[in-house]
Amino acid sequence: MNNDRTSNKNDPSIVDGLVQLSFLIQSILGRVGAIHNLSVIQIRLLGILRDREPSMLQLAQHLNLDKSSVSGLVDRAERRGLVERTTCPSDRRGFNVRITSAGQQLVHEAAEEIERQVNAITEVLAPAERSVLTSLATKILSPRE
Amino acid sequence: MNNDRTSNKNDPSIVDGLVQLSFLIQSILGRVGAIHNLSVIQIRLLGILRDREPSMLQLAQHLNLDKSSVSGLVDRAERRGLVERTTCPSDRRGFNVRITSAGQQLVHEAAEEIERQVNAITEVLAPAERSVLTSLATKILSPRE
DNA sequence: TTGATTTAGTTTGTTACACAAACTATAATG
DNA sequence: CATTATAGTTTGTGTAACAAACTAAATCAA
Repeated sequence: MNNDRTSNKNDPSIVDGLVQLSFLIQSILGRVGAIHNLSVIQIRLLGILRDREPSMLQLAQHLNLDKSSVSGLVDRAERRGLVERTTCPSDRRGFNVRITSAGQQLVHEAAEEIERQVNAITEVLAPAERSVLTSLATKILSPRE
Repeated sequence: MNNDRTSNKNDPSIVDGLVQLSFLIQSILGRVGAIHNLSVIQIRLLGILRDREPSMLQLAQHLNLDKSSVSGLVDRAERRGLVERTTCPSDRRGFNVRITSAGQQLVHEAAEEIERQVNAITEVLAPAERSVLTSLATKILSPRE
């Protein structure tokens, strides 16, 4: 049934490890977000907008959300002055979404705190182990651009 | 500013890697859940109940949710016949939450599919790398029970 | 050019989820 | 026994996600 020599019923499996680790990371994101009154998805939105000014549709693809979900998401962020819709000169139907300076400020602070807290949980690792972990994560992520 | 020899502005950082990896894992959980009409939190609930029959409060601590959130969560799962509240003989205020056989069935199927999909994304790694990743994840997770 | 069709995005309606505050009922404590 | 603490639910609010219906602009076809 299980021919994978690298795991068995007694060992923690790679699946369990990654899933539990993802919950741990997400709980950090949620906790840090809560400090700034941001949900995880709002943090993700602002994070994406740090170096992009995508259309609503591109945003939807990035976030893997329905376009109608992105409408609401951007609405709420815009109401708080964190992002703004900019008109797209080449297509009067579309908007691009741009982060405001208030949004930049907020995501910067949140990112710093996330950095601290994620680093904190990796403190059980030796420096060499940390760099191995980084390269393994990068390797897993690289196939999806 | 950044004295950590294992990362710099150009390298992908361990923080970015772990955060992005967590989103990737969560998207798998969401996708697999959707197949069975389960949200990520419902999957997590059923996953916890696979080997436990906790009180509502213990469940809240486990999920890091407010007790009122757990009431609703269990309500919805119970309505679908996935879990049931069992009375606690020693304390007539409290309930324990037990997974039903329908719930067992469902979480088993979901877990198998999650297993497949998480394994699939780790296929870029060599077997030795996979076991290293598992041990690093385990090491990060071990301090919190 | 005009008419049909896509495309970009919003709106509307529904459900899940999460919290806090108020509440109910039981347990524990003085 | 009266008080207080605990377990859980209820109620009210806001965010989040989707699907279907809709609006308006763009593109395509004749």
